[in-house]
Amino acid sequence: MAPQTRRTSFPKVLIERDTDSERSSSDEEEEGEEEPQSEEEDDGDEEEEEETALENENRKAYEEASDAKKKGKAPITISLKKVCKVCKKAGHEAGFKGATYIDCPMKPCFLCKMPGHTTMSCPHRVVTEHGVIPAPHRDIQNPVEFVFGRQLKPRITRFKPAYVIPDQVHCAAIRYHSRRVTCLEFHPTNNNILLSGDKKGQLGVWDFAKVHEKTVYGNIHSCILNNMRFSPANDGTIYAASSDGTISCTDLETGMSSSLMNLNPDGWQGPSTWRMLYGMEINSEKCVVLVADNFGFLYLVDSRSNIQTGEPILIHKKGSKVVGLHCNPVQPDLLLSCGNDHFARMWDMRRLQAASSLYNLEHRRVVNSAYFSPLSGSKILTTSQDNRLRVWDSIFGNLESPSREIVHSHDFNRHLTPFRAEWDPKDSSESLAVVGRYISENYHGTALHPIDFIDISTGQLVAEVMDPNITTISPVNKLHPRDDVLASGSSRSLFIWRPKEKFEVAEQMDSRKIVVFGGQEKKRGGKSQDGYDDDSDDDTNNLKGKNVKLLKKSGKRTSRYGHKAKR
DNA sequence: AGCGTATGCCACC
DNA sequence: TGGTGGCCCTACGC
Repeated sequence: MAPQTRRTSFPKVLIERDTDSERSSSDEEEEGEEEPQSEEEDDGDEEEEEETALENENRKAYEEASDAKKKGKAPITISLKKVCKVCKKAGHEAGFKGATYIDCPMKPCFLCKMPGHTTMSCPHRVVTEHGVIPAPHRDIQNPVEFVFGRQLKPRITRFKPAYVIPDQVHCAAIRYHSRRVTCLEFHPTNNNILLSGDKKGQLGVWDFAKVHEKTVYGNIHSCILNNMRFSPANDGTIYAASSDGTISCTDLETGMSSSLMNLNPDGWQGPSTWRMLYGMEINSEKCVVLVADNFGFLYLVDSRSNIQTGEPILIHKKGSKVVGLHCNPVQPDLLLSCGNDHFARMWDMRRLQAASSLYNLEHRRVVNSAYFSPLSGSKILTTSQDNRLRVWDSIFGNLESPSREIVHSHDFNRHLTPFRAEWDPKDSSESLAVVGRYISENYHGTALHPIDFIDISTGQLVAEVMDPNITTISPVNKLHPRDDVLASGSSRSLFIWRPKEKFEVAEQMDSRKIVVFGGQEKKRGGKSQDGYDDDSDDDTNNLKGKNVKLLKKSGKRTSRYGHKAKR
């Protein structure tokens, strides 16, 4: 302790220090409180520099305090404690340590949202049967449902086909959007065309077989392009819904665009009146374009006459955003909507009116997307901001609660396009979905956000796709309707992934190797603190080789990059 | 390397 | 019930 005589002759300064700092010798203590304590011996240079800075700051504060004392002012307290940047409390720190993110222990788990543990020790992160919460499910059939069921069942295969995880996937990248990508759509007939919309309202057309061949239409919308759909009647025409309140109809060859609807004909009159269009869908049987706005209303437009049919219908909580619409592929009069009122709702288009929904599927947070399964239309998959994918195995069964909840990191961030889990339209068993992952993992020194392939019948993580060069999050993903191709929108960039052997033209261009992990074999969480297994000095090549080996050892042929894959 | 910023949901009053 | 401040692992540009 500093001598009392000296102490009393100086102003009273209270210094809070890091609790983990150690006092190295009593001699140093004699130097006075303004000298910072030495850190542990193995601390690096950076730490020392920080200490020096703190020392200077401290001394300056000390002098000021001294002056203040002379003028009779109150003593001051200087805190040298490192505080958690999340909860501002001392004793721990949150944030990236290298490529691993350390959660604040005071907050609920960032992954499953339950208190008492962090992401690192979350059971949903460690187990191989990845994050499934069983939900009760009863299969009730009434006579009408039986008829529907008989109509649909032949379209559902009883046995899951064996599909294959490719060892490697190649990736082609392009960046022409100046704002983040919001939606993607594959061309219905031309296998190499990908359409993309962005936050600025631009529409991109990319021929990814030629990689650098792209067109960007920038004058169709003035702000966020939220959803788009190809015209069922003409595959050279795309409809798009935007936050500027219009539906556009664009010819992809010429870029000529016409407006089907404008909800803000009088321009900007303030946020309470400005209507934005989010959800969009086309009922091909009825030739109707369906759109929904940010106030809970659904609009129908006849795509032949471009005339709005009927009045807007309140389909979600008044004033809430309706972000998704989907017509059942088998029975297009069945409509699924979802939005910010935490519900996905099923409707019969033949009797559409407020509060007349057939079913209301409750969620704990905003529902980013809700889709019928692509072939039979008998399952429902939703993505909610509570970090759970929800699956209803049969729309003819009990829809009171989901058949499964799959914990998966995809929650909300205002700077990211909302995540949407998408079906694989080629999977005849209707059990594979793709969804981007929010939280990163330390893949040998790099924090990466994989794109996850999840078997929604078991909740199992089947494959994860990532590239050491792509460090951004990929919230927007779409699987090709016919080919073994995955498209991703990540920040302002677009990526096309396909199995190595299938990458022909692009390989000589701007292509990259990436790795695909088999979900089962990954060791993490419990193994070591950095969330990865212990050979952390491996480089990317080793990483790749290792996982290929693991995949083969497992003999598991569960993933798919399309049922067409032959190996 | 470090800061500013674009921005949406939600809790809180 | 409406307005508002605060964030939870962003991404990019200066």
